[in-house]
Amino acid sequence: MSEKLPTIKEIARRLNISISTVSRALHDHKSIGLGTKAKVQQLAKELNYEPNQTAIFFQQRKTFTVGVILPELSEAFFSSAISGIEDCANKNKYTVLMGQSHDDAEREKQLVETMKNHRVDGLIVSIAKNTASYEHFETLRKYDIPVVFFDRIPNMPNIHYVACNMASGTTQAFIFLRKLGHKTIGMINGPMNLLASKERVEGYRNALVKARLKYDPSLIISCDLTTENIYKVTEKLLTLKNKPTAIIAFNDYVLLDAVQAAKKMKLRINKDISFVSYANLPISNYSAHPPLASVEQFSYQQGQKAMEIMLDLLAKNKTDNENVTFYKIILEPQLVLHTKL
Amino acid sequence: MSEKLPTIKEIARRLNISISTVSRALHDHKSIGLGTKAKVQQLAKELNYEPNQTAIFFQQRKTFTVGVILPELSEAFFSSAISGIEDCANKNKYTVLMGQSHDDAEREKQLVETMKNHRVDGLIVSIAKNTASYEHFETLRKYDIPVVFFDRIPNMPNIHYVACNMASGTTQAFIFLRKLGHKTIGMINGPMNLLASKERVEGYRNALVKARLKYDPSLIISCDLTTENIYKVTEKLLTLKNKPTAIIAFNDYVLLDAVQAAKKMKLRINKDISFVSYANLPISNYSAHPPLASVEQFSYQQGQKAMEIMLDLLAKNKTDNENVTFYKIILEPQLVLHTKL
DNA sequence: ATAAATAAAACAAACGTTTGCCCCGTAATT
DNA sequence: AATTACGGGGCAAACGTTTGTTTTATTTAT
Repeated sequence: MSEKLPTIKEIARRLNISISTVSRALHDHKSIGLGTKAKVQQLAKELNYEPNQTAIFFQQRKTFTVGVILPELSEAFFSSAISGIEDCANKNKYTVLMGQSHDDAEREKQLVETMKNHRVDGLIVSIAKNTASYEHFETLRKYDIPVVFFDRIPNMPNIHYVACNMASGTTQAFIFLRKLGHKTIGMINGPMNLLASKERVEGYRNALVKARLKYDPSLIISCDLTTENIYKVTEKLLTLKNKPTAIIAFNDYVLLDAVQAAKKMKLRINKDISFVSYANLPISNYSAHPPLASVEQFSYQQGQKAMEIMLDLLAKNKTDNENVTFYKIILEPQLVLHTKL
Repeated sequence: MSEKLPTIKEIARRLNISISTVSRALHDHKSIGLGTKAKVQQLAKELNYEPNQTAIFFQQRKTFTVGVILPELSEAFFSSAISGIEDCANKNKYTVLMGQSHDDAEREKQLVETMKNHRVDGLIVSIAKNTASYEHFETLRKYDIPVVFFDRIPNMPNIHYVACNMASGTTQAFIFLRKLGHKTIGMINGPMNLLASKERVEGYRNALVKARLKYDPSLIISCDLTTENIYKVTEKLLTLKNKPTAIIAFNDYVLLDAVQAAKKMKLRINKDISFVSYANLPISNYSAHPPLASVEQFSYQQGQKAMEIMLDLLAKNKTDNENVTFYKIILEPQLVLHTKL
């Protein structure tokens, strides 16, 4: 089937006018007479003309597409974040090119490459948990492709990012547990290459200072977010001489496994050991053992904000005024108490 | 910053050879001498040359991009499916343009439009729960953009799709419950515009026939997948004179709400009322009241298969031999029993 | 009436590639 | 020695648009 798609050329031919006139007429350019404009626009409608975006992308050196690279869509946090990105993008005529790193640094690198080749206008990234080198991002600067990071922020200077203040969230969580009477509070932290992990430690220590407590480093253990490892560190925490009665888990997924580990040790959840975590995902509402509270990180908003920054960057880029100010947007998290259903 | 990106032209200029020679050299074309080839490839490497994909897309009338439209990424079923699509696409040098309909028919329509304009090579779609008219898909035929549907299949003739045999899955679930001693089995079904809903009814009735039981239509109620509605239909089912002792829920999300509704009625889960559902999502493993069993629908595989079909369609398209055979891939689902953790 | 200003539309280059066709020289065939 | 093959490479068109510059025709001002 597929009769050839109508082009601007075809319209010009039929109307016996020049291509440029058609182009300008369709763009409602002032230097085109009203009569011709009308004729052109009508014929365009009749023929069902639609501009060939690939030609425009090529000609304008702009694709109105932003790449999004994140670890795992199956994690509610990220699927929610990408919704925020997508909604904001669509409202502004942008489209989202999506890629999952599956928390693999190598794959992440390759995705950056692919997206660069596809000439995305910009890139929004939440890095893989084991991303250690950042050259692939550095490279993008040479290509003038702006990058905005969110949630999982690399340890790099001069980057744009939006994140949640995990220090503050952790302090809130700690204080909450103290009020409940917990004296010894453990923490299952994430990989230390993530800014968010460092901030958790910071928040934890801030809380200690506020409460005039001494710091016991053994109460904080990092994990690599795998189930086996979570079991291991949970057991380690729960067999400490200075054994915690409450644990702050890195997020709601880590919590799930930590709870299982505790149950395996015959501990009674919310009696022998209590939990608080981060993300406040919907699963918590249906979970057998929801945390007492969860630090809401506003994933949708983070995504949205990241896209807004991107739009701003892309707009500025045109004037190219060597803007050296970097966006560092820190959202304030919120501790959400989970009332038992 | 941004020194101009190197082009094939630039390479030609520096080497004082023609553009076409450079192009062919980079493609390892046989009609180029080994010496020139080597020179070209080396300089390309030195300059960090990368072909401008937008130019290629334009020139080749092909973008190596497939659009994916699905209802909700936050549903594990779909995020898993898109992983299957993405993995398969990436392996074949394709990229995924993503869009969520959020189960809104209007938005779905608009996404189709956007993707068409972006000149995606093909479209993989799982339709919104209330999509009733299909013109936007019909239109794509004129543009020679192949569409592959998965899981949520519209009621249209002559389409490609991959889905899971929900009839068979339902029969399995029914028989499983019968074996457990349940005599009266209810079903919370989905919107009837979905093929999958119809198939569930079919499977339910097949099971009845096998068990030589009479059909009581009041035991099957459709819901629109909203929480309120699920509560309503669950209550309706559980106040029937012919009250079911087991319910087959449309999927694991519906199950969550149905369970809450039952609890609200002071029924004891797995004693007064038992549940079976579909999808076999990970949440079930951590849920307070997991279903006795769940019909695994192999979402990842569905996505993967859909992409494979797409690749095949795109390959065939070149020879354009008016292929009128439509792919109808039916995966066999599998009832997964949930052992209590 | 002539020059100047304006409006309307045409011209043409450019964006970076790919690819069909043509050309030239040298080696192989008769 | 004349013809054919063929390896190696150049020319130029094409893909569909946008946009700076010119051209032409018309109106306004002097």
